[in-house]
Amino acid sequence: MMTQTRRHRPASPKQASTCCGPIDDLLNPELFKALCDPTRAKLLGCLAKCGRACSVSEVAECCSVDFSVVSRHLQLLERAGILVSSREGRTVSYAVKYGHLCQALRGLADALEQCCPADQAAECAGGCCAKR
Amino acid sequence: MMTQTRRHRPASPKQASTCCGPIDDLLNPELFKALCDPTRAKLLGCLAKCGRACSVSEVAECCSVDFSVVSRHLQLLERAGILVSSREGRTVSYAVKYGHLCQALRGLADALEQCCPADQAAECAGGCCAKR
DNA sequence: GCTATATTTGCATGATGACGCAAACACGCA
DNA sequence: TGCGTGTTTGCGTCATCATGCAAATATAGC
Repeated sequence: MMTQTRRHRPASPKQASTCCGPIDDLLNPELFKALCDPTRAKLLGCLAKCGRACSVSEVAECCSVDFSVVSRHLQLLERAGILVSSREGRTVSYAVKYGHLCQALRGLADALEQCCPADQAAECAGGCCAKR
Repeated sequence: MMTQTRRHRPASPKQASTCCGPIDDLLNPELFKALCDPTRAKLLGCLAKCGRACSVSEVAECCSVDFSVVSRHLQLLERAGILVSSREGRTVSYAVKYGHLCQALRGLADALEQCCPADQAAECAGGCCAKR
């Protein structure tokens, strides 16, 4: 399997499929599977805005779905590496792994930018250090 | 509906659910729904690495699924704002909207960082200008 | 118009997933 | 040990979705 470099670009999608770059690992369906459900997105949003570890009961209050459903969603988000759980007595709390999630998102953006042809690079660059 | 600021943080997830911040729009399930399928992820990866507009037939060669399936996946990715299509004669080509996708990903990362409590900010910051 | 090529659409099927309810489990406390 | 609270798990159901095949559509060239 070839490795893609900025200079060496595959001529066709077929060739690209045998040419592995950083984007292949970062375009991880498991992560996005966790984010693609509206209920989970809402739960994650509430947890993120809250900025601290919250118990399952607390989180369930921000959503109209059943308690058990919330529990399952939080488990799934944890398995995806988005949340981390901690237990204290009978209470289980979940907190956002900000760092991990930010890195995954920025990593993918960076990898895309690497692939982006020069003539479109301007619109792609979003970082504060983006070159004009 | 209240607007979240860095200073004013919701005390509970329930309160957070009535408190809208930038993360609410950026945590868009539609975008992630498009990225959560392994076949679509592969197609997008190939298109991205290729760095140019590719016809449906070309893209189909990098994947073992049926032709019609590829066509449908590409349509879905376009509706999600990830690809853009152009027609030339009987050939339809799709290209990655690098800029749009990068902005969506970085925007979400930035919004998460905004939510991230100060004591975790270091691990969250991933930009080249990140403050230590 | 006719034909070949490129793509899309209709339809059936099998798999996956979200959901609610009830039961089970874990733990603190009397 | 028994009870109450917080959470997880088992299970059935309904909806969504990925897939392949066949038919339909669009377009270029004869």
